Amino acid sequence: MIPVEEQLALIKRGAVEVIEEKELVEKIKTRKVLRVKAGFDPTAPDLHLGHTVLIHKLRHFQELGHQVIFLIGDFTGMIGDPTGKSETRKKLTREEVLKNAETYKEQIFKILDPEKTEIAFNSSWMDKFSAADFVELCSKYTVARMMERDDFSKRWKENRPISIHEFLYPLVQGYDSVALQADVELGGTDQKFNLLVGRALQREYGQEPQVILTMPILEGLDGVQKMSKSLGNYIGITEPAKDMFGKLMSISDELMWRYYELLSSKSMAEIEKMKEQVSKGELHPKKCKEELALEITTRYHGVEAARKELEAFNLVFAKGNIPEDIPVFEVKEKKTIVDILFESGLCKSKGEAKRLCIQKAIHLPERDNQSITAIDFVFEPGEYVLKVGKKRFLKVIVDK
RNA sequence: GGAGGGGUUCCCGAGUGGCCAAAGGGAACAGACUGUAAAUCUGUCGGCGUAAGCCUUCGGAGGUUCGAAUCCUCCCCCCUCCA
Repeated sequence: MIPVEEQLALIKRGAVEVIEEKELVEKIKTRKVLRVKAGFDPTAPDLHLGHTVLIHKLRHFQELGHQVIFLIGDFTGMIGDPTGKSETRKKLTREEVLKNAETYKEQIFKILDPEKTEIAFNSSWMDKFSAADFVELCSKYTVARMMERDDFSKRWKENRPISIHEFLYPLVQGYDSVALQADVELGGTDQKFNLLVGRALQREYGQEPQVILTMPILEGLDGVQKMSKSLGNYIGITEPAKDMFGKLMSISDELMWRYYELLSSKSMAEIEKMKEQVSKGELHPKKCKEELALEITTRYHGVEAARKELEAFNLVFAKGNIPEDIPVFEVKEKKTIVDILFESGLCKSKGEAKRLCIQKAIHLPERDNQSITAIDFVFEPGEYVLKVGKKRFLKVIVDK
């Protein structure tokens, strides 16, 4: 049995807040298997590294012997977590939900232990909820307390609309904890309010309130906004090793430390040490980034694939080699460089292709890296590798 | 139900008859510098065209005009206040 102190340390690693820590300690001391819940969006089964912050934390609980409940909010998805957009969303069909659940499984079991993971859908109890049940649920919480939610109070002050149904989201999410008899619920810091409602409702329904654990929101590749698919600043966990590695290498140094803190399994002491060495100039930040990219890519693709990408990355970008698998475009008749760039799909329009030529972005790395600047340039028969900008490549095969 | 304010190019946002493919900012892309980092500087940033120019775009449909993102009519959508 691991000492309580150690268990607590693992749970608290990287966490922003534990409410209440005392209660958590008590729960741990009972030695019972805790039911640890975290909710996910049913419409977006593509997990990215931002989600893994939470999933790794779930994993920590499993390592301590607890049961994880991966809750798919297929009912709450219909309401949509309040953002000021008042429309309710279409309910997904049963098939869609199940399909997304399958996708989730494939992804989360790269991190979680299936033996200790239960997948739940909140529609399974919410669909049976009667209007009377709903009235009862609503009676358990007050408008004043609801208005404590930052998002609501802000909109209220600014005279912006708040739809009634938006109140239902925190209520239903909270009720999920009642239905699941959750001991612990995890969520991003942005979920704090909803998580707290869960505690309040559990009390109302005569249960011991869950402990809540909030995790930081991971910034996306831009380093500013949160990682999300719709912002396009994400690294998906099913992405090919190459893309994953490349994207990690493109983050800023500042962001790299953040990723270390939230995604690496290195201890904070090790991370602090690296940081110090970098600031003293003893360690090149690029080395640190490579290590980070290697660690994360290894997690999803294995050591071998990750090592290969590290090597390939340095060959291509540090030494200027040509990557192995680049798209090929065959030219049967006379075509100008602009036509080739456009028709191969490398450029969205001929205008873009022309601009790139004029901007000296088209190079022939095999031929002293000379650039093609004439927009009406035509290749002699043969094979050519084109480098467009920094990262786009194309192999052109000219027949005659 | 009444009064008012809006819908502009990827996003924000200026423009209120021609000089508007539409200011400015952001994002993005390219070049320089580098470590495919950041910062900075430079350039590009609807489509076709070597170009002149042509075509498409300012919520939708019509209309006025030599000419409309800008004016008129109808419609759709969003927001605020009053009830």
